[in-house]
Amino acid sequence: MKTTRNTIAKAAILELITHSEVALSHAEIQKLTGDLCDRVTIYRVLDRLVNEDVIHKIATTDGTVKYASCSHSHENHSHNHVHFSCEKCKSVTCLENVVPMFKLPDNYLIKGVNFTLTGLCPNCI
Amino acid sequence: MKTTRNTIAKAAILELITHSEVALSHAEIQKLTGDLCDRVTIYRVLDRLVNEDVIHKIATTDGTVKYASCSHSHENHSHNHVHFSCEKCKSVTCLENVVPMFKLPDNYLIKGVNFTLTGLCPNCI
DNA sequence: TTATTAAACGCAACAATGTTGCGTTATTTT
DNA sequence: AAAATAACGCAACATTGTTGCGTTTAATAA
Ligand SMILES: [Mn+2]
Ligand SMILES: [Mn+2]
Ligand SMILES: [Zn+2]
Ligand SMILES: [Zn+2]
Repeated sequence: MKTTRNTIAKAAILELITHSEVALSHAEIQKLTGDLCDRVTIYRVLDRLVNEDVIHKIATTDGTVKYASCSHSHENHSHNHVHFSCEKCKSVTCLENVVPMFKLPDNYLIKGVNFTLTGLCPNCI
Repeated sequence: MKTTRNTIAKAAILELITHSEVALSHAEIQKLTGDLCDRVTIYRVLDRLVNEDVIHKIATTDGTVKYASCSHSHENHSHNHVHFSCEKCKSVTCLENVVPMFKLPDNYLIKGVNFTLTGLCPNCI
């Protein structure tokens, strides 16, 4: 099997994401990390962290892709909560206690969910 | 006020989307329309159709953006249903009768929703 | 029907985002 | 310390989306 290694870039990027109140985009991470590592490395680190289920990827309707960490415990956690994307301040936040209920036809196999709401956040309302 | 005009490009693109079983991406529409119009025109037509609420935009977690029409009646309809993105055949479909229930803190103003599930569709399961 | 108006267009140029290949570096294991 | 290879930097490329501007054309008024 292929093992995963702990590098300084990976540690720094994960640190950034976990300590951020809002979800971060690749561009924001690049700006925050400065010349820590290459653009491509950031993409690869993000992919790795997503695959390791340490962070999750959020796609908003306006096309932006952001990344956030899971604050909850690692036991049987799922990323099926709602995300809110503010039109004004452009912030994307996890609403970890807002979990939608729905009934899917049983001939589908769900592997991942992406619930994103757009509008105005409490700060911008 | 600025009025909207009916052009051949707009009519053809809407025709494509409404008659498609699955949601279509910009690239797919471009391939299907051939040299009907410019790349940029497709973007502008799609934006117009979304603003007119005739079609809706779907952003999947893998980064692809697709467009679909509303089959339901035009009276008080909303686009708050679930979309399914198949990992294998890459198809994106509207599940118009799957509408999630959730309770959002009241200090948010919702203007749009984007619910996307990822996994295997009935054809690929 | 013809003239007017501005929405929509084509084209070119640009920006942002994401991907791939390859030789090099550095983490982990032996 | 040496070996194996995951991860890296760099360059080059691909895809996606945006903007400006002069031209075309659909809608409306004359
Ligand atoms: Mn989240
Ligand atoms: Mn839909
Ligand atoms: Zn806000
Ligand atoms: Zn499928």
